[in-house]
Amino acid sequence: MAEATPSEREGERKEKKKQKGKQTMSSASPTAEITSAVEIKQENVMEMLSEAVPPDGAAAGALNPAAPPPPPAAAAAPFPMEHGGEEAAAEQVLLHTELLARNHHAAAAASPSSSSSSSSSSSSSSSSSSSSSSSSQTPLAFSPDHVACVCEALQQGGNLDRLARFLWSLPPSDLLRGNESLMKARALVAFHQGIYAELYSILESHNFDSSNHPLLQELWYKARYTEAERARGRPLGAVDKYRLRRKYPLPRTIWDGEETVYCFKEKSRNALKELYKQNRYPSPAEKRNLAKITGLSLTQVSNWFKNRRQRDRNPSETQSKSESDGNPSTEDESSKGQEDLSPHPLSSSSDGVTSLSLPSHMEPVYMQQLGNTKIALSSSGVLLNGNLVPASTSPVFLNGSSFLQGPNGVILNGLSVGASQTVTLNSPKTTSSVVSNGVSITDILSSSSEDVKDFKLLQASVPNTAAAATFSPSNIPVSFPGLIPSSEVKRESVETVASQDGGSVVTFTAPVQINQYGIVQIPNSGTNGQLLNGSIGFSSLQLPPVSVAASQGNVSVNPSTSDGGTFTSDSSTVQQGKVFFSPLTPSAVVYTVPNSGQTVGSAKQEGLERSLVFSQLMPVSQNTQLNVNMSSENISSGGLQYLASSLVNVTPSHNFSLTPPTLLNAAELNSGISESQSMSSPVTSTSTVISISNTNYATLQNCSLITSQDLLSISTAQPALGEIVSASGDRVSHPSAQVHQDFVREHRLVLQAVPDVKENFLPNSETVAHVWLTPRAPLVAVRRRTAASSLPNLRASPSLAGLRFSPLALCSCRGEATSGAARR
DNA sequence: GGAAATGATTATCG
DNA sequence: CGATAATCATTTCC
Repeated sequence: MAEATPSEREGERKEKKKQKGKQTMSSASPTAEITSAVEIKQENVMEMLSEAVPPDGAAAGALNPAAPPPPPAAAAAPFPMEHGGEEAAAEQVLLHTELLARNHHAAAAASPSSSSSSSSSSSSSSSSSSSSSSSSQTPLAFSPDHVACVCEALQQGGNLDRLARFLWSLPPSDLLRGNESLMKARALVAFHQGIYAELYSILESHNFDSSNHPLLQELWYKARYTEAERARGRPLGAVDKYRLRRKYPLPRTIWDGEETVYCFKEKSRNALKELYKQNRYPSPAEKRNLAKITGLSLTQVSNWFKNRRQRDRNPSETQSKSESDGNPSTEDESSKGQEDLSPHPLSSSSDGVTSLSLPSHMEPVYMQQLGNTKIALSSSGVLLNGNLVPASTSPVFLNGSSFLQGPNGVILNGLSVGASQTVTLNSPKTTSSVVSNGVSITDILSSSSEDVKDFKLLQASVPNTAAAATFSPSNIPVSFPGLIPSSEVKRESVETVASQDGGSVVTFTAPVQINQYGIVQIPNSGTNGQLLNGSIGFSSLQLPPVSVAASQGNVSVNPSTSDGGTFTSDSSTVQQGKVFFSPLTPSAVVYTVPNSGQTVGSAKQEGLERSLVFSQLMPVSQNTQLNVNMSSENISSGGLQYLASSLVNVTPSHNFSLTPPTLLNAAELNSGISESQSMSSPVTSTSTVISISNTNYATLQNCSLITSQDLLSISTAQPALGEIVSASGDRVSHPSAQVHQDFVREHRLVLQAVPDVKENFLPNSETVAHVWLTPRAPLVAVRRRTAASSLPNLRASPSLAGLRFSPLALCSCRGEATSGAARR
């Protein structure tokens, strides 16, 4: 419906239907008796017109001699405009008889007094009739009501020829009276007779009731089409007709001026895209939910998905997408991601500040990307779970689609861009900037604690060169913290993470291994101990095989810096400067919705790879700070909330917070650490943006942004999937405080958030480590508990339906793009 | 006026 | 009833 299906459009549809479904329509024969014609739909009338009355009516003979003969009744002769003789009189008599019969009928049914009305009408009509027809028979004269009644009856009965004769028999005074039915009848007759100039004149000169608009509009356009076809000598195509419609807009007398909206509103489209990225086959419940959110009908939503899938399957037809790999969703997403982003490019200022402007319409936030994107590690980019776009220098991406650009920029959760918000990253001192994705943040901010998210992920970063300045080599930690203690990791199967909000808990069932021990250690003193460039690698992660075997993919990360550190991990292979992550097995992710306490069934994953790799850490340089400025105001819209939530992390008990040295002093660090240890919300007052929790997750958080809640959490350690356990469930808390501290201190990485809305996320030196999460791997899954969304790669279980995340919030956003705008 | 994007409809199949 | 394939219609861009 686009929001408003134009009547013209419907007219076209009907026309089409008539053509294709003529057989079915034939039931409503044009020859239907007049008495029963009252309820005949206008479209039927038109059908009758089109079928029984060739566009080039008999009367149009002069114009179009070749026109087929009119129906039998009209075949006799065109009706001259002048009032004729006997025939007219005869017609009138006939009509009068019919009219009387009808009136009688009506009177009987209606009211006893009808007789009087009929008598009065007949008397009143005497004057007019007498003046007109030559053979006027006074008794045959009609009152305006009678005339109108006869006209309607003939029109609805499809008796155009008789209608024409009737009109022809009427006295000019009646014709000029401007009666709606009469005018409409005249228009019909004019059309029938091919006297288009008169038709247009009639239509333009009288304000018709809206109830007659559809019919008259169709007459208007059909007349235009007919004229054009005659002029061109060939049938018109759909586009030709469209052009004629544009060329000859409907007069306001038969059109309310309401514009046609062909495309869905951008918000609706974004909501659809959002869900599509997550699930190409939404359940009926999801469709209904989406329909509600978007304001579209269920059919439209279904059609949209249908078309979308079809078009994704047949890239050749339309887009250039190549879906050869059979994992269309992936590509699709990636491609979409870019599309989506394209309009909202990030601009990096030379000064290192990157600003994102968020579209007002609120782009969907994609938490996970399915894409097949390859993981390329750029020297200094970080990707989390997404498609990424390599930043020129050292971008960090979280969650995919989004890209960061600009040197050293980091983007978290890129695709989604919050509406109208602008995120600015300032990295005053250095060029690098980090952006956390606007949308998410936004959402998060607005969102309440509800959401849950999951993730898996990874990562650790280590200081690198830049860090070096800050950190002397000597400082470099001996052990690498961060990672998950082996014990815990091994634990396996269930790990629970409780969200701070309390709401959600995410658990990953599958054991995750990070290295054997789950911890990546960087031996320091005794052993090899040096970090390579500060990069940390996790060894392979294992995800419980769910449905698909993950493709193997190793990701190697090359440390940008060539320091030489070494990292040891049992299983993981780390090479110098490179960290490899072994392929992960497929994992299943289960979500629970905190409140409901439900556990979602395992999701099915579309074959994605599930490995996580983190390569280089993010170097944190002292100086660099990234500021993300988000205006709190923007954040808000209710609708968005869920989205936001998705980002909210589930924070495990332990978080690391990394703050740029500059920001934090030792004391602060300590405090921050201590807090993190406390298991309480990761964020310290200092506002750490990103924390890496040792337990099993690395979380990136932005506490301050979200009302003191964490924005993002990236859990590193356990990429594996898990089951979601209730929050109460056992948590794995193992993280040693020490580790954290070590990690923090030693490496001092990272992301910092400014308590306010503005945050600094990552700082960092020029060489920023990258963290990549394989796009495919659902390592990081973020879920919004409120809306039930399915994870991208997963199909949500029906039970979740209610919970799925709905993009809807989007709907609430204000802008509506008109079709044109939306489209392109 | 062609091409492309996009929404809708129809036929068919499981 | 839902999915797919084919096709049509609308709209906009170039």
